Amino acid sequence: MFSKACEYGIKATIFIATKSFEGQRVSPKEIAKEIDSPQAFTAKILQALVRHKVINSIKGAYGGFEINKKDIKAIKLSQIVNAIDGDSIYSGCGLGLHACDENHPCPVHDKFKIVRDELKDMLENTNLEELALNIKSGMAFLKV
Amino acid sequence: MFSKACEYGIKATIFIATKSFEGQRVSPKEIAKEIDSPQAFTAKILQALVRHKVINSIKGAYGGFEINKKDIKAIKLSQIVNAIDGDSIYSGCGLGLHACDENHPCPVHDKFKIVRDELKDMLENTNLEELALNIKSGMAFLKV
DNA sequence: ATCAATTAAGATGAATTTATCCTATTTAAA
DNA sequence: TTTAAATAGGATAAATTCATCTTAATTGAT
Repeated sequence: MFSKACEYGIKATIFIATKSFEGQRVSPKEIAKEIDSPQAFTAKILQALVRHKVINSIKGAYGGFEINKKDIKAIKLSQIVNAIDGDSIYSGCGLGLHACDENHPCPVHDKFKIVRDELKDMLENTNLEELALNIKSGMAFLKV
Repeated sequence: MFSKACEYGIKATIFIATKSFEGQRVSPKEIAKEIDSPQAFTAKILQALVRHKVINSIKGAYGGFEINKKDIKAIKLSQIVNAIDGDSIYSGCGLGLHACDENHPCPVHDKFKIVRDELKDMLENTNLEELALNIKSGMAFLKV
């Protein structure tokens, strides 16, 4: 469904959010350990998330990654996915047709549209705060 | 969503079905042309579909690929996808957790489950006949 | 100013997916 | 039984994704 990079990116962002609630910054090393991902690769993904302004990075001593507390609620899952995988997951044709719309549909166009729209809706209506709170409360997990 | 191989496989199977309605066999060359895919790669995918008994191959002169007319209605989209991509698309964890279930969920488990189940349902309740008829009637297209 | 702790970025490598090519095998027809 | 027309399958290559390594740039504290 999502690329590995995107999976790591989502998990990393959620972890950063849980730490940012407490005013703490985190390093790629700490993130990779917490989400069970390759550290250097994770660092690359964090760079992309910074470029897309999903997270902030503070360079130098006492630096790390963080998210403004007041932004956590406003960040949608769709923004994270978009920053890494783009929007092809819910905008492209299910069978890869270059042009696929109501006027020139692929054979599964209508059936896919329902699933795709539900996915898009879910991504756009899920915010980072609720995901992070699930982790903080121990109701959900980032690894194993 | 699906791999390229799976997209080609779905389109190829639909095309074979439209021809099988008329009792005609088709070659990888004809298929690749019709669905706008690389021919040799498509041939590999057809082999996999034959091994999974989604389509039949007749070797030798006057051979080609075909589907028994009476089977077309019973073949589900899920069988084609499964033959090529497996079931990870609707069985694996959305965030790639090795173990992810109600007792040890990832942060998006519940939200993903809804989308995943809808996708699974759609694939299992869409049969090859309806897809092929959409092509035959000119209501849907396999390329461009 | 210097130093140590950090993230950024470029180069490189490994693994997987996508794609091609060549040869073997099978089969119906002549 | 030979031949031509097919699919099957193995080897290889190209492209993309996943991952690592090394060095540069930045910054707070001393």
